[in-house]
Amino acid sequence: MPTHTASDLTDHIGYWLRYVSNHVSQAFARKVEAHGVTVAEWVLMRQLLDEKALAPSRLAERMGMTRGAISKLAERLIAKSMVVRAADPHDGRGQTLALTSVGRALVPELAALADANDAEFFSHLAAKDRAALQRILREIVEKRGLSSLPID
Amino acid sequence: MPTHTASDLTDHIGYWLRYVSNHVSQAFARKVEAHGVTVAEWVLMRQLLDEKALAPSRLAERMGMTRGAISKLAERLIAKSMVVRAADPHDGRGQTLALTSVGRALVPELAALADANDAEFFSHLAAKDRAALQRILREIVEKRGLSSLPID
DNA sequence: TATTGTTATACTCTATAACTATA
DNA sequence: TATAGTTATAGAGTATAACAATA
Repeated sequence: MPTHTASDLTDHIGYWLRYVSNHVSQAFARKVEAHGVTVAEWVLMRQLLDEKALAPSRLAERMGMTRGAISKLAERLIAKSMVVRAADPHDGRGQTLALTSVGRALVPELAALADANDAEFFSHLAAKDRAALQRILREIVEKRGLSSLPID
Repeated sequence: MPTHTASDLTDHIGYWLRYVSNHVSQAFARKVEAHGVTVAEWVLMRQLLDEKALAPSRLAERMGMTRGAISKLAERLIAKSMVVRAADPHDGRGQTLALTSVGRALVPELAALADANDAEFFSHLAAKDRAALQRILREIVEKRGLSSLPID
């Protein structure tokens, strides 16, 4: 019997996931920083592209973050003139976030960088593996119902 | 032609990778926090389990972090009495990091939590998919030579 | 009372850069 | 000069909790 029986760290899928994800995200961060935005900011902006305007709480749900975190993120994007905040006409408590024309114009450029980044890390995979990777990740999100991570 | 042609955010594997990885890591963070350690601290400790002692720069390479980051991480672990620092007898500049008996005893407990966390997120996958996921992630690390992310 | 947001506070994670002590 | 480490600084990313306004 060995002195310790800790399973090998590298047996954990979570370990590899974190390792690869960190590298991919950091590489992407370098690409977009020239445009003055961060990865999280990009994700928020991309969410807004499909909607005219969206409530912070809606964004929090979709992005799996707390409302406070979204507030802070939105704050930065507003300071950068990428996003505007407006009162919800139907609910006095509500606010809505929307892309400015500047922000909207930037999204395709950032999307191109995201494409490039994905290619950099995943294009060398066999097409089958690439498809499998995406399918499996989506499956985890669905089956595990990942979206309500924050307790808030 | 549509007004904008930004590819769908969810077409990016990097997006899903980050999404899932964040959830998995955060869930794991909650599990280990009762033991007073963080995810990054756990990874460092796990690295030390296989070695009697390791130089900070060696850890930096393996963990894909800068030496400064390792210093700070080690500092916290030392404060928690999980790790000890000693001078390298062969090189006056060198230091080595090693687990204390307390730290060593904790590793298996944390490993069990890592097992549980992995099970929580990946056990529902078909065995084939689980194996594929791990294989593909490792392949990305190998082929893309991920390990020298930090410029330093 | 419950909900929407914001703000205040606090940490971790990580980088970059400057600095110290050897080699 | 080059290398190993540390320290100082800074900012992103988040969370929790307290608070304000409205429902």
